[in-house]
Parts: sequence; C-alpha cells; structure tokens
Amino acid sequence: MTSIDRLTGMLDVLPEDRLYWDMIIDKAIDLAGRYGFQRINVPIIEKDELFSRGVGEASDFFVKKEMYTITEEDGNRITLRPEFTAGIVRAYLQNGMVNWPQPVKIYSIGPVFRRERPQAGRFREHSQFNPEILGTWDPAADLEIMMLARNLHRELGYKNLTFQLNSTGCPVCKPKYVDELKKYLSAHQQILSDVDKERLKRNPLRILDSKDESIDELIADAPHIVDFLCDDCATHFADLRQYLDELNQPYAINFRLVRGIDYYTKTVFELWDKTIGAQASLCGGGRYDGLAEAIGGPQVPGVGVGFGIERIAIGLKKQDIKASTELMPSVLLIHFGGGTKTEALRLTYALRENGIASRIAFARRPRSMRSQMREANRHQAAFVIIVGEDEIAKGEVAIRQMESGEQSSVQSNKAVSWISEKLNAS
RNA sequence: GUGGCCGUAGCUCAGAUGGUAGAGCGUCCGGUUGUGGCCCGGAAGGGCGUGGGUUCGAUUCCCACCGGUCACCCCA
Repeated sequence: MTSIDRLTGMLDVLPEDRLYWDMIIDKAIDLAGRYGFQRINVPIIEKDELFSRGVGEASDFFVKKEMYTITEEDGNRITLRPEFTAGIVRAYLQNGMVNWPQPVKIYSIGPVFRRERPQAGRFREHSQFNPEILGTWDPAADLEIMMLARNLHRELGYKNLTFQLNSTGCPVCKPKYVDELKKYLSAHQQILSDVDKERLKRNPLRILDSKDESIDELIADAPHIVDFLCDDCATHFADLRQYLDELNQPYAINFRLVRGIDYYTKTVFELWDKTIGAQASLCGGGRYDGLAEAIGGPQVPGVGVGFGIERIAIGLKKQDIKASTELMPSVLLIHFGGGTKTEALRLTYALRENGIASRIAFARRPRSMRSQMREANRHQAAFVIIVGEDEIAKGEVAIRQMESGEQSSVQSNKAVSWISEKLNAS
C-alpha cells in the first residue's frame, strides 16, 4: 500500500505499455533518420520569456495558467516546457545553426508539461516526438513534415488516417480575416453559447472549432480564411496542395482547423484518430515563420510537428495492433547456497558476458528445487542451469531445456558454449 | 477552472434495511529425500479514499474534501 500517490495527470508507464513506447520511438528514430533529421536534446526547463514571447502571451498556456512556472530566489522565472518548438528554435539561434547548411532538420523526443485537467488521451506530462525543418520557405518542407507524420503512423500499422489541412495566413493577411470573422460572428452573437461569446472576445478563431453543433450552419456560412490569404500565403498553400495531389496523398481541407499556439503561419495540419476520445489529434503541426524573430533572432522560417506518444500508443491498442512481446531467451541459475551459489553467480556473469540473458534465483537462504523451478517457469526461462553439490563434485552442471524438459549433464566450463550452440541452432 | 459518473485487498469485483469484511486472479510458502507448467493445501495482504456529522455503534446514512474517470475548455 503506497501512501504517496502519483501527481494528478502523471503516468507510470509499466513494462507492458513500455513495449508500445519502444515500438513508436524506434520507428520515429528510424523514419527521422531516413528523412535526414538529426536528433538533439534541449532542456526541459527554459526561461519563462521563451514561452511568453515564443508561444505567445495570448495563448491559453498563459491566460489559463497552464504552465508549470517557478520563481527562483533571485526572481528569475523558469518554466517546464509546455511544447518543444520554442526550445528547438532557441537552440538553433543560440548554437549558430543559421551558419549550418540550410535547412537544418532536427528533432527531439521527450516530455512536455501542461497543467490541464486530465482526460482520455490527455495528461499533464506527455511525451512528444518533435521534428522541425528550419531555414526554408519551400512548401516542399511542409510536405516533408506531413509525409513524415503520415508515414510514421502508416508504418506502425495505422489505418484510414486523413490529414486535416488548413492555412492560417500570416501577419499580412490573417488580421483582416480575423476582423471579418469577428464582424460576422458579432452580428449573430445571440445564437452563440456562453463559451463561444467569451471566445469571440478573446480569440474569435477558436469559435471555428467549437463543439457546439447548433452553430455548424453559422460557421459554414462564415468567411473562410482561404478567401483572405495574401498572394504569398495563397501561393504557398496552392503549391503544397499541388504536391500532395501529385503524390496521391489524400487530405481534407478543414477551414475550421485552428491551432491554439500563436506562432503558426501559413500551413497548419493535424492527424486525427477519433477512437481515442475527444482528444483525437495524434499529431499537430505547421509552419511558424515568425517564431525566431519573436524570441529575438533573425527571421528564420520553420515548419514542424509534434506527435503525442501516449495517444499513438492508445490508438495502436484500440486497433489491436500488438507491440512485440518477444523476450530474449533466458537462463535461470538454480543453486542451493554455499559453494553452489558462488558457482552459480560465476556462471551467471559468464553467460551475460557472452550475450546470453540470464538471472540467478535470489535467496538469502537455500530454497527448494521446486520453488526455484517454479520461478524459472514464471519468468519463462528457456534454460535452467542447476548447480548442486553433486554436480560441483563432478565439475558439471545440469542444464534443463524448459520447453522439452530435456536435461543434460555438461562440464561446468562448457556450459556457456553449450547454451550458445543450442540458441544458435534454434 | 466548470460539470456528469465513480472510490471495498496488487487486479476484477461481492457484501450487510447501520453491529467494525469476503471471493476469484495474482504473490509467497508447502504437497517426504534436488526438478517447472495442471492440481491440492496454507500464508501474507484491507482500520472498506480522507475528515467531519447523525447514532449506543458507520465501511453501509448525511456533508465536505481528496483522488480516479469522462466531457467542456484547451491541446499531442
């Protein structure tokens, strides 16, 4: 009985689930490599300003106090990262990656923290795989990020995923659109829910993805961002769509797709799996051409995506996709204390040095053979090596193959090679 | 931050119109001399989420709080 519990919204990932994590992360690393990305680590904690200026003080991370921020004794405010991109862009600037061959393609994997109320598929600590392409305006970079997103899921076994794609414009064209939208929605304010009325004041764009179905028609008739894009944004969007079409990659234009982080420009997209619950977004990303400037650097265009590892794992399980549970064949060393224990220990380490998974039956005082055999069975040992007094007297050990029950006497100093041969043969 | 549902052993769950709790699984030990998976026996493990209130007495009634879960919000 533990008296101290896990913090709200935190997760213990047990061995069974960890298999899914390994599968997802292995695939992410594999794909990132094939796409030419290099892995970096960035700190879990950054200065508060990185996120207030990067993510944007108008975003809900700030207004709803969803970040874990602590004020140090000297007054510095430091924050547990609520997302990856700002830190990666900061690292790009600080480490002079502007002088590397462009674009720079890097990714990071690790936890991020947001103090939200937990829900199906939503946790206060969650882990992300986060690739970014920095230093190019080419919409083919947007395509590459989207292809990486889709293919990661595809190669993991996901079926029937479609992209939700939209453009969110840029500082040139977006404000005009927001004005128009606000005007339109204000004129119909009376049919908005209280929540949406609140959003109308704070962030009218968010009404587009309101879950209030009674305003679906209202929104369908609302001004569309695509009709307001400036030439630059419109061309970018058209080019990206052309690439997707030419590569036969299906996607759904979703003009109601808006993202909560302020730094996005032009392309925004998500990949959904509705079976997870209300939190359907497996990954979300887009372009952020103004972020580097916002945190004090030169203008560096960028595009990236964040994958929620927990959500992908949940989705895989719901689709009955199994993570590999194959165990390395292993050996259990059985002994009866005294000299037999010493010999068993010696053999255990010798086996391990030779690449054979092995474990010794732990016991402060000698345990019965039956008990130790049961342990071998429970741990699904492939072999048991019995080191008893009789065997030691003859310089031998008894080796039992658990599945067949076949048992042989082997010279002690040949035990490791005997098992190696058996393993190689099978 | 708001709302619905839930809160009995590690897990899945029983339980009494209020008299201080059980099962299955799991774990550990054992079933004659050093041998597993089946079977059998035994043990450990819970002041029934926490704190108040009502009562002679509450795990069972009431309230609050905490936690879990789902949804809103927001997001991966």
